[in-house]
Amino acid sequence: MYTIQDVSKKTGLTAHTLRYYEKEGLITGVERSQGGIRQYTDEDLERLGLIRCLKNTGMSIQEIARFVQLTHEGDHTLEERVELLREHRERVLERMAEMQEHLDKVTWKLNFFTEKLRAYQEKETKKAK
Amino acid sequence: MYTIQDVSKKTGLTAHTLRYYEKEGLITGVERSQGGIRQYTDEDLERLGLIRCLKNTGMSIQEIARFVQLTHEGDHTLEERVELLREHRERVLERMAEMQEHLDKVTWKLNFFTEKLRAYQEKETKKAK
DNA sequence: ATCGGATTTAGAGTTGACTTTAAGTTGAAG
DNA sequence: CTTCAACTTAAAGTCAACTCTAAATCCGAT
Repeated sequence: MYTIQDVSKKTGLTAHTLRYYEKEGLITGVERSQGGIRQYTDEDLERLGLIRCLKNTGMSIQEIARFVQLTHEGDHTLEERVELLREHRERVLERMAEMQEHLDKVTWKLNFFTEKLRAYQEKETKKAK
Repeated sequence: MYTIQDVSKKTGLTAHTLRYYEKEGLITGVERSQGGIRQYTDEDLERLGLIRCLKNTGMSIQEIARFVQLTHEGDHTLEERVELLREHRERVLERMAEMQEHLDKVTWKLNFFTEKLRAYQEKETKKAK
């Protein structure tokens, strides 16, 4: 059993964010102590693991909530879940290819400026003589 | 010379967004007709090209504005500009590595669910007999 | 038993990046 | 010359994803 702070440390999400995720239906059924304090299990941590992967690859809170809801509805939603993950995967691959392309242009510009800087510094050195 | 609509079509940014970018200092010195209407040049388009690359690789509006401002200050800011691009490039590479890692986990989960779906469908088929 | 730092809630506030609105102006086509 | 879609501005509105606040409760340590 982990407190919200333990989980915060393990996941890098703040306690605020963890409560927010719960409110939004991303992580459900977290146990409470008799006093109402959250007690996360290892299973909760694992579920948070998948959530973080989806989040970090750009899935929206809403879409993740949808996925989690389908999971609770049982095996008859397996097809829809597979479809959802497949589409997400496609989108991420596209996004990454696009980023790579744009990053290449940035790299090109960087090299260009680096060369320009070299020339400028040489000129300044001469001037100083 | 291009109107804001022409540029919108060429870049995929809306006319609204182009004006917003101008207000935020991302694209400066766009010419105007005697009546005050924007007239973009090929050079403006090229500058927008770099802006789009930075934007698409996750640089914030503010940071791009900073970069553009440095550009206007002349060659003595070359070193800072190179540093800025270099750091951005590093961040993007890290981000992409992280995304790839998380995507791998999603792919793993997807395969897991696909197999589970196959088993489920087989069970349903038997039941139907 | 009591102290104080962590936890709880509902709800308000923030941030970044647009996006829309309102009210007025411009300019190519008929 | 008129028309009317496209342009202009400043400012308000939207959206996602947090982030913070206040006021109350919890609980491990002295």
